[in-house]
Amino acid sequence: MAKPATIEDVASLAGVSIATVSRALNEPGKVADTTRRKVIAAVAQTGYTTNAMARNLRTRKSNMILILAPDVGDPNFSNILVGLETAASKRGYGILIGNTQNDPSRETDYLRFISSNQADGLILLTGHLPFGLAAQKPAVRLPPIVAVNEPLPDADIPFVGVDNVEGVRTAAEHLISQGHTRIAFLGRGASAIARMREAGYRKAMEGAGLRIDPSFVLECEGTTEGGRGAVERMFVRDRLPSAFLCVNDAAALGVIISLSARGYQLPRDFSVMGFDDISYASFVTPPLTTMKQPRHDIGAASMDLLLTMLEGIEPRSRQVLLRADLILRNSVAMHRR
Amino acid sequence: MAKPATIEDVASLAGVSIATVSRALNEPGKVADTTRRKVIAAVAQTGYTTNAMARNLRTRKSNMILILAPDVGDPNFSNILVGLETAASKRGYGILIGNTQNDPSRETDYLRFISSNQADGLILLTGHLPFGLAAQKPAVRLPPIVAVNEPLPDADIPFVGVDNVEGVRTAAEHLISQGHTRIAFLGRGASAIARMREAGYRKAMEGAGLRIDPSFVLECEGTTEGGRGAVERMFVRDRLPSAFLCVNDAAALGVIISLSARGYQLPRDFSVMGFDDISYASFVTPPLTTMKQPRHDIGAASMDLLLTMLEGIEPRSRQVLLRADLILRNSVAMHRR
DNA sequence: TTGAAAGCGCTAACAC
DNA sequence: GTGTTAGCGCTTTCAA
Repeated sequence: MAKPATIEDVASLAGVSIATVSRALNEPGKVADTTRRKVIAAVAQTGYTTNAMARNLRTRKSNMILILAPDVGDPNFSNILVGLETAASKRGYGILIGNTQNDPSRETDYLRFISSNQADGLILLTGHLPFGLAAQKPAVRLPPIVAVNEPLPDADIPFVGVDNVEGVRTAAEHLISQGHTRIAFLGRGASAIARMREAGYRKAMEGAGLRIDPSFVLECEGTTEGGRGAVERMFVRDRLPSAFLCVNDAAALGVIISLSARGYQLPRDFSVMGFDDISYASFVTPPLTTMKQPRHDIGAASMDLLLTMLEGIEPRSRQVLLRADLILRNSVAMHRR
Repeated sequence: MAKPATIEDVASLAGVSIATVSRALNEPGKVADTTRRKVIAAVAQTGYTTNAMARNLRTRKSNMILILAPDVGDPNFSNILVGLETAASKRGYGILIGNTQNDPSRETDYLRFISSNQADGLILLTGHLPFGLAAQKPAVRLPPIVAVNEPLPDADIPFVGVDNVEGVRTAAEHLISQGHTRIAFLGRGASAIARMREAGYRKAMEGAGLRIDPSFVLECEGTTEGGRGAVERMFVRDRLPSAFLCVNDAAALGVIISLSARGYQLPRDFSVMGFDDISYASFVTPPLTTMKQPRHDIGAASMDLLLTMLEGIEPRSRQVLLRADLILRNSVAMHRR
C-alpha cells in the first residue's frame, strides 16, 4: 500500500457507497447489520483510517485542545499537564501545547491554532488572557476556555484550581494546633494566588482569636530568594515569630536555608510550613511540612470541564476548587513556650 | 463577522482571484507588488486567517509533531519538552503530546495521529518503538522519527541525547582527581543508559590505571530506593569504597540518605557523585556534585534534526551526542589517605 | 436502509 | 502575473 486507503477504497471493496461506509463507522445504528459487517471487513483488509484532516475540514472540529502555559518545565505545570492529557486522551482528544514563557507575542502567536481551526478549546495556565483575546474587539472569536491554577482577572472564565484560602487556612490551623501563636506569613503579594493565601492565613488567625502582628506579614516573592530575603528583613526586628508560614514551598525552602545558615536548629528553634508539595520538599533538611496540591486532579477536572463545555453543556458551576492535603513531615514542631 | 472570513472573501474584496490571494500569502515573490498590497489590505480588513484544516488536507502536511513520552511530569522529560517546543515553534510547527505511561496500548493509540495525517513526524522519549510501528509489517507507515534520551534498540533511528559514556567518564575522572582510587559504581543494569554509564566509569578507571574491585560494581535501579538498597548491600562487605559514583541523581540521593542515616558525615567520610542534575540536587545535604544534562539543548537538537529530515534532507549524522557538564557542589571531598 | 451529490477551504497545475 | 479549475477525503442533506 503505497498510499493510505481512502473511504472510496473501502466502499468499493465492500460494494457499498462511501456514504454508507461513513455511516457504518460513525453511526453504526443507522446501518443494516450485514452491511456494517461487510464494511468492517473491508476496513480491516485495507487498513483504512479516517483522514482526520478531511473530517475536520468538513465538520469544523479538530478534537484538539490548546494548552498555554508559561513554563511546561516547571513541575507545578508539568504535573497538571499529565492530568490534562490523561483526561483529554480518555475522551478522544489530543493536546497541543504552547510554552509561552510569559511572552505576549508568543501567546498571541499560539492563537493561530484557534483561529485556523486546529484547536477547539483553550486551557490557560497563564493567569491571563492572551493579548489577541483580551482586546476589546478580539482578533479571534472566543473559543471555550478554562483557566487553571490562577483565575483570570476581569473575565468571566470558568476556573479550576486548588482552594488556596482553605488550604492555607488548614496550614495555619495546623501550626496553631501545635501551640504556635506568633505566626508569620511570608509571601504577601499582588497576585491573586498570593492574596488568597494571605486571606487563608488571616482567616485561621482570626478564627483562633489570635492577633496578627503587622510586622509578621511580609511581602516576598514565591521563590527561594524571596524566602531568604524575607528572613533577613525579619531579623532586623526585635520581635520574632515562632513559626513561618510561607506562600509556597520555594519560599519555605529559602527560609529554611536562611535560618540554618544563621545557626538555628529546625524545627527546634522555628517551625516552617510551605504550600504546594513540590518534589524536593521531602528532601530538604528538615523535610518540609506542607500542603499538597492535587495537581493531577486539577488537570483532569479542568479538561473535563472544558470538554463538557465543548459539548454545548453549560457547566453546573463555573468554578471548581479542589482541596489541598496536609502533608506532615518534620519542619514543624510543638511550640515550647 | 459571524463566520470567519475565507479566502474567497479576501479575493473578492481585493478584486483578485483566490489563487492570487493564496500566492500572495504563500509565495509573495510570485505576485506583483501592487497586487500583494491589495491582498494584504483585504486580509487585514477581513481578519482572515488560513484555515489550516483545508490547507493540510490539500498539502497532506499538518505541521504538527507528535511527541511520545512515558511521563511528561518527570522533570527530566518536561525540560526536554521545553526545548522541543521552542525549536518547533520557531519553525512554525506545533507539538502534540502523548503521555504513554509505558502502556503499549496507549502508545499504539497515539499512532492514530500519524495514520490520520495529524502529525508529520514523531519524537520518541520512550526508548522503544510503539507496538504498531514495531511489527514486521507495520500497521502504520513509518514517518520520520527521532529517538531522544534513550536510543532505540534494533532499529536504525536517528538519536539525540547526552553522551553518557563521556559524561560518567568525566565524573569518574573528577573523583580520581580528588585522590579517590576505591570508587564504587552503583547502577549496573540492563538498560542502554545504564550500560553506557558503566562503560564511562570503566573507561576512566582504566585510563587512570586503577583496578576495579568487582564487588564495587553494584546492580541498582536508578531510584532513591535503589541507591539506598545498594548501600545496604555494600555495607555487609569488609572492603568499602571511598567514593560512590551513581548512575543518576536519584540513586545518589538514596546513597546520601542511607549514609547519613548510618551516622556518616558527608563528604568527610565518603564522596558521592550523581548524574543528571535534577532540580533538588542542589538542595540535598550536602549539595550534590553531579553532571548536568543539557536538557533544553537535547530537546532543541532533536526537533531540529526531525524537521531537517522532514524537509527531505538526510541528516549529516544519525546520532547527536551532547556533552554533560560537571557541576561542582559539596558532596565530593579530597580523599584523605 | 442506502446512494448521489454538494461542498468544507484551500493549493497547485495549467492556460492565458 | 494572474485566473480557472480540479480535487484533497470526508460528512451530510436529500431523494429514493
